[in-house]
Amino acid sequence: MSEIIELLKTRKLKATPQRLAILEFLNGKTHPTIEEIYEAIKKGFPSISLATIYKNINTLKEMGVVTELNPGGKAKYDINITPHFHGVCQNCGKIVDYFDSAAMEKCKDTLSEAVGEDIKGLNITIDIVCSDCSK
Amino acid sequence: MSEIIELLKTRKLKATPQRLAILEFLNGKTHPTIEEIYEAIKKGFPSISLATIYKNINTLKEMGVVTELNPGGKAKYDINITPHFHGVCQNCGKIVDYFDSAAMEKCKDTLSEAVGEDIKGLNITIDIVCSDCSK
DNA sequence: CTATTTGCAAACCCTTTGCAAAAAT
DNA sequence: ATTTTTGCAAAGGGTTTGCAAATAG
Repeated sequence: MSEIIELLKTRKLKATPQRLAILEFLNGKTHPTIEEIYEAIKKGFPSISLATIYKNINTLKEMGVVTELNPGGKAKYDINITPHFHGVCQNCGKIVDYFDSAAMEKCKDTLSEAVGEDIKGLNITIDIVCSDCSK
Repeated sequence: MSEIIELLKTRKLKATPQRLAILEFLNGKTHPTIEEIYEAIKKGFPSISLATIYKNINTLKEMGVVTELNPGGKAKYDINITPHFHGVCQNCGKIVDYFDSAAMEKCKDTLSEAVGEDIKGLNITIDIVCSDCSK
């Protein structure tokens, strides 16, 4: 987290309590929607507005601190820096992280060879039924 | 295409000229947005409404004939039945298809092993700079 | 003839914008 | 003191809905 505050400083962005609360909440790695962030932050800052969430998320996207995922057209936000891939539960829509970077590299190699082109980045999403839903 | 008309029949959906035109246009495999579909169909059906495009795309999604892609939060539609993966141009946003199913299988195996779970489906997107943009 | 579909307009999201007051550096 | 950020309300853009008229089966 503190490295993110450093990042804020170098970009001349102010470390407001609202912004820090959003970052802290995102760090919980729950891939929340805007609405979910809003509801969560409102507990500590009852007067916060949705516009503030949107503005912060947009600046964080521009900074590269946050990634937007759009499974099924619904925007969800991910603060992960570590390379990973996602599982989307076909039943409840939840996103699950998988951190096997060796597997990702292997896929990247396979795909590079297949397309014969330089791959700038790789997004892998697998359709799953999450452990909660398969009960 | 004719197998799709069969599919319409079995689902008791009517083969209206507008619907057929949309299917034919999607078959061009250009991953259009709703607006692009609308503009294209309007050439043949000047009085068609956007709502008709939306309604048709939604029923086609439910039928599984069409897949919705959301690169960067923009909905685009894909009629492909053949397994394939996508490249998204980081410069112009265009989607490129790659039909190497052997590579996809290989990735699927790699990932199955990594997650130790049953994978229902696999979505692979690679970030690229397309041939037009790299000129 | 009956059920679906179309096209229009209104309604409904979700997201962005403009601006004055508040807060951070 | 300067510049950014907040919070509000209004505006904007994309998508869905309700309904009467038209059309497919």
